[in-house]
Amino acid sequence: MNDRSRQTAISLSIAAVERDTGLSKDTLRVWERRYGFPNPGRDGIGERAYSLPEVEKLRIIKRLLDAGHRPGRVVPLTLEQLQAIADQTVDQPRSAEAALGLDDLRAHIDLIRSHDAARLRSELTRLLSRFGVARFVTEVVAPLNAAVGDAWIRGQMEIFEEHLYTEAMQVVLRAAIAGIPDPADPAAPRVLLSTFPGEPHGLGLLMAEALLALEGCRCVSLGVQTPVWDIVLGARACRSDIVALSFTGCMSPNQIADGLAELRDKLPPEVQVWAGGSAPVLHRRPVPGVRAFAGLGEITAALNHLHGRG
Amino acid sequence: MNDRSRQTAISLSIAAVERDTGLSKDTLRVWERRYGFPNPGRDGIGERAYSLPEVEKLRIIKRLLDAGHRPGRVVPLTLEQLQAIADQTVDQPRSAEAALGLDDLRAHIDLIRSHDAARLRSELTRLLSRFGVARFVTEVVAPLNAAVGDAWIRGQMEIFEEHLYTEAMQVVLRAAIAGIPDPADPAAPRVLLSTFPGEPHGLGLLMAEALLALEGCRCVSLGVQTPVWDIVLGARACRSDIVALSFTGCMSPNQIADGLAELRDKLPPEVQVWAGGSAPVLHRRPVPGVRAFAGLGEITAALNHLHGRG
DNA sequence: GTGCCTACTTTGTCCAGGACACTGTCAATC
DNA sequence: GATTGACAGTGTCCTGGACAAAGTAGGCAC
Repeated sequence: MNDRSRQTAISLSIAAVERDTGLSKDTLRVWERRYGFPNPGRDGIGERAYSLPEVEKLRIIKRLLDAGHRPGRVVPLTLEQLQAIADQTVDQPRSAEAALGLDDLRAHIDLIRSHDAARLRSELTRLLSRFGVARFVTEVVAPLNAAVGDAWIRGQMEIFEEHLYTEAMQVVLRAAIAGIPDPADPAAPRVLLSTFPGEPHGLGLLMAEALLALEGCRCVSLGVQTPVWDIVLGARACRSDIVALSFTGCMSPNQIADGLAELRDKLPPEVQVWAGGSAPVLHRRPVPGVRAFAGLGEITAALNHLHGRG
Repeated sequence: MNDRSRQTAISLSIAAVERDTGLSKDTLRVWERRYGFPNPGRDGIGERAYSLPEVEKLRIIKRLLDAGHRPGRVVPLTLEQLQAIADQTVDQPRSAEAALGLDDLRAHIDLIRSHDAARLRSELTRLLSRFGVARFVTEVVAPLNAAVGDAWIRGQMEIFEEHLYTEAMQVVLRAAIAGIPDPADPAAPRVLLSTFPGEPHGLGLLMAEALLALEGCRCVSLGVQTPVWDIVLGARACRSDIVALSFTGCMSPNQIADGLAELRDKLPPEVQVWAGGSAPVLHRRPVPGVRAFAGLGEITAALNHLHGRG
């Protein structure tokens, strides 16, 4: 119910582990029953108390799960075996299309970890000016996000450093969006942007908003964590043609799939639903009537297609 | 596990209700057991299927809970009784120091409810230009926030409308902050801004950041929901002189008090802790070593005091 | 080998009902 | 009037069982 006593850097409650790993309480308990891991001690009250290494291991497992591995195969493994699999599980070959080389990427991670917010912001602004909005979003922000996420999973980045990065990037992206003029065409597609409850990351929305605005769309963002029913109300109120959602690995695959199905069901059929982001479930389990975006580049293509037809 | 079959706009699974109301599955089940409400039917599998009116009532109840009411008193009530309570829940009379009269306030609420995001944004920008940053923040944003919160409690505003307002205001405030030059003085106070986990509202942070930057502070924001320990790490990394937190009614009073006490304990004594926002507990139960701000006007006074001493 | 149908296994979520620590309330006492 | 103690209200955690959906493997026709 609270976590005052135990956050003395020694153990975490099941609720805290759920927050930090994205694995539900039910899942944590059933894994314990079936696989014997995690195997948390108990605090004075008899409630589960997870150790820090245990949570670390759970985070790695969660990442492997997101990458497509199955629990039965990875949960019983040792830390070393997991590390080996994680290293050999080649992440999507980003930086292939990145304007930043691997060294540049590393340099920017180091810049984040130097905690100089002003310099980070100005460096990002410099890159924005250099590449322009579209290339900045697709070839700088996207690979940087991936690199930051990677460093975070590996325990090489503190939460506050990730917050620092997110805030700096948000400032730069919002400035970029503010510089894009509203479309003059009254027939410009109207796009509503948001995320589902449980998905707190807003950078993906800003990236999409920037690209969509650049393509002449009329964007309205609801920010993050809007209940499904309110997204429906918002789309109706704004007479949106497209509802665009963003997903990361934070939400469980079932939440994503169920939410999308429900949204699709409650939205008028003429309103399109677009789903993008780094959550692999979008492509592993497609939802009928929902267009899943594998990359930011698809946005332009999809809009062209829209114009061609409509 | 899924709700593909039954979601034909007639009922929702317990997971969907949790997502849309913010009430946990455990809470929903225990209310059913104790109060007899909600009283969902069962689908073919034997799982709870919540009706739409039921969910609507749950959302109203959740609002009243956030406003400070107790479950035992509101859950058993009828819809009419709930509405009556919501209407009579009257907040303290503000707008005493507002640049906007009550009629203006109402007009802006109506503007939000007209769902014209572009017009709302430009109207707010107009007010910003007219009053300047400081008066805009204290005499426009603060009363508007309160008015929106009020309308929300009374059920006169949908969640998506509140999101629409927050996003528009965020755009305007961030633009205002971006227009304030960095302080030239190397001895300018360094302020770290954030909120605790559980506090998702970031407008207060932006308001404080605007005023602080205006007074010549070097602000670094971590955004919302930073764990206490990471705030400590961030303050150390940024060599902050002041840590500023923002609170609304979202967090439970003891979460706030405990969090502040812990933060104060883990932070070096020379680092000041400032706490502001609309949470009443800040003044009802002061934490030693933490400065509680009753209003935004105090920020200027506190900084003057700081300069006088340091 | 390729495609398809059918059993089997895995896996996450749901359910019931019990327990208990934490919080707020209200009355009795200092 | 403030403080203390008893008591009820409340959310979260627990155990252990169940099951639908997704994934896997075997069998068979071509």
